[in-house]
Amino acid sequence: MDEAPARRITIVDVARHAQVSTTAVSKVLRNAYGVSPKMQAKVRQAISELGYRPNASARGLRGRTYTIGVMLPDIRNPFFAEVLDGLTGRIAGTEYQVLLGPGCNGEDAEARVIHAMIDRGMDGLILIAPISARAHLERVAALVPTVVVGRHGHSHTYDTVADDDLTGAALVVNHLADLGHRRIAHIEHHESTPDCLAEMPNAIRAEGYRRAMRARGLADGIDIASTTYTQEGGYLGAKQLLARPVRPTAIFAGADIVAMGALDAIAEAGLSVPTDISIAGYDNTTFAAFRPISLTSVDQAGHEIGANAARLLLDRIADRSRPTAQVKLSPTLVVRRTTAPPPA
Amino acid sequence: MDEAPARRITIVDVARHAQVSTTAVSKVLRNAYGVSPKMQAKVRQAISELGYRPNASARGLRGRTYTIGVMLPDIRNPFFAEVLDGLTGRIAGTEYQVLLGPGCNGEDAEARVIHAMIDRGMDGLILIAPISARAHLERVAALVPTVVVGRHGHSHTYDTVADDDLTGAALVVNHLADLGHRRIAHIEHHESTPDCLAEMPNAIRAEGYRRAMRARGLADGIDIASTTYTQEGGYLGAKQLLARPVRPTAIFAGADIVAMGALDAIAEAGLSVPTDISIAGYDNTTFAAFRPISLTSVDQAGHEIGANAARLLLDRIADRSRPTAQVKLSPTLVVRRTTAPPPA
DNA sequence: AAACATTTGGGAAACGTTACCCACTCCGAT
DNA sequence: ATCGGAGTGGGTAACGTTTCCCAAATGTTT
Repeated sequence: MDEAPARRITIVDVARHAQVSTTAVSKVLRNAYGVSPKMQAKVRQAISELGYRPNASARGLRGRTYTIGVMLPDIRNPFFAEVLDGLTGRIAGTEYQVLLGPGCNGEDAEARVIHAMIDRGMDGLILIAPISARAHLERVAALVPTVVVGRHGHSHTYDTVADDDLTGAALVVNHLADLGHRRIAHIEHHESTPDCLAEMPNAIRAEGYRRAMRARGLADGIDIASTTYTQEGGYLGAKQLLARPVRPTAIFAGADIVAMGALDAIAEAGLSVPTDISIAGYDNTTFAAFRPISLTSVDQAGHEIGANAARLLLDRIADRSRPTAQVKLSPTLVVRRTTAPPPA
Repeated sequence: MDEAPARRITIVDVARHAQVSTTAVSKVLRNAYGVSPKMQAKVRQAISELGYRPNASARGLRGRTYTIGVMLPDIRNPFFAEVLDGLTGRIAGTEYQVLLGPGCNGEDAEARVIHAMIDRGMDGLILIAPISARAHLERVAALVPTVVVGRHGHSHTYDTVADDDLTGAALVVNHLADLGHRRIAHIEHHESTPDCLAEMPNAIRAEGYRRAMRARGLADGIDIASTTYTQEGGYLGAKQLLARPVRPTAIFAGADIVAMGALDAIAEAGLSVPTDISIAGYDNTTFAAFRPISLTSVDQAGHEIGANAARLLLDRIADRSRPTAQVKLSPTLVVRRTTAPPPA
């Protein structure tokens, strides 16, 4: 009749079993100062004999929960998977556990997830490409150590990791211009929240595109379709661009997913890539690399971004008063089969 | 000089501000029985004036954390994104928050994530396509309400939601046979953990394939390449199949991601789809629907699966002694451009 | 041998919430 | 009048840890 409700083993059970105080067990758990090797051994043995696991809620009430929260805006974007890999790789082996706050569309949902994580006593937060107003991010970071990924701009309360989107956009423009293109259009993500406009990667990419075009003397070829960073947005943006009196000979999509939609629209228009029109994306996701697509794309080194974010967060948890850091990583261009010289 | 360390508002602050007891506040928070409308109003006002948010750790210590943990094995598989959408859609609007336990490769990593969620006092767990031994799942479910998604087989401790993979495989085989194919090969995921073999969807799909082939009198055409459910696995599996003395005229890939890899190998062999060879996948992911690919695939209704899992979990949290349920959803076939009659 | 520092172990009070109980008021029914 | 029950509100002890202290034991210097 072991119908007992199977109470979970607590630190008290361990202490009793090892014939020491709960304080001693706690110290061993945290390898705190002031425990003899003998005590260590005794307690560790009791822990493993009983299969004890500390209760995170109880720990959280007194201090840390050993949990890091990651806000992930779009689980479908394979680029974020890349970032996540880098991130978890860096956290694995530490005493921390990563938990993800999923899918938020819109600023309200994002705020809800972030606060849910704070409520749950997360020791640190990594916010991937948040759309919240900057002031809100500052407020969050004042509450809990925070690293913001993918937003440009300098803060004194949180660390940032971002790709150098200005350079990335220039890589694409220069590549296309070198191939002989002059009318290179761009599909951008339209920013709905103006107060963080200058910080968003999409805005920077668009700006980088404009600057690079002008630098190459192609100011006349500047042509921007303003939609969103989604497949749908790419489809609509490309449709719009293809309807121009003089059609662009190349499209720089602000994200791979946008390029996917654009490819769709191009096929629908009966044009072929890259013979009739070249297209390039941004993010170098798995699907850009996928052979039937073979999309020319900018590689952001998502893995590195994630690893850096994790490192910064661990550092900040260790020392909250450390001055903030801004890591900017250089992208590279991966040329594949969707870009070629323009039709003669 | 507001350099105060900004202590978080607690239930005590709310009680003091509303001039009531903490018990009363707690009751309002949980809409417990025995609070007058006047009390309700008073407390709610105090809560919003102070911007109070309950501390989940403290709650967890006494009872529930209002958190549901979802174990997601592979963040890159867009099918899981679908499931997640259905799931969060069903949870949104309740008092619960969903947190994801990310990417685990291998049984050990999976167990680690699951236990991390239990340690953190999750009120319920949804395990998506777990690879753990059945006994382990039973042990987990004894500790916390659990729903297992994508595993077949009946349990008395956890609820299950799964697709009818037997039928799904038959749909593909019959479709291809109707088109005139006789040599229909299959790429399966090789099961490394034999103790749960019969429960895994991949095994069921392979079995469904065999049965359907025999049922159509195509037993001679049965040909299975055993790799893994990854793009790489699809590539290798297809390469293997294409090297056969008599080449199959159609390939049924056990998952869309496998079909992606297979398409790659087919292109590399200089064959074209569907003229030279037909190919079908399973899962109907976003990328199967993506026009340049247009993969014929089995739709599992991931959204429904997720929604059902969430519903079952909420029910079980409400009543842990309720008998377990097994939901089995019927898949449908989505015919696109990668399947056609075999070459003459 | 005395005085002092260092190491080692434990007692007890938090942390923020909930659950269990009990007390009080106000009814209507006896 | 008395009783019983329903409706409200609050006091208090948990929940499982950590942290702050203090005490005892041990070592080290005068």
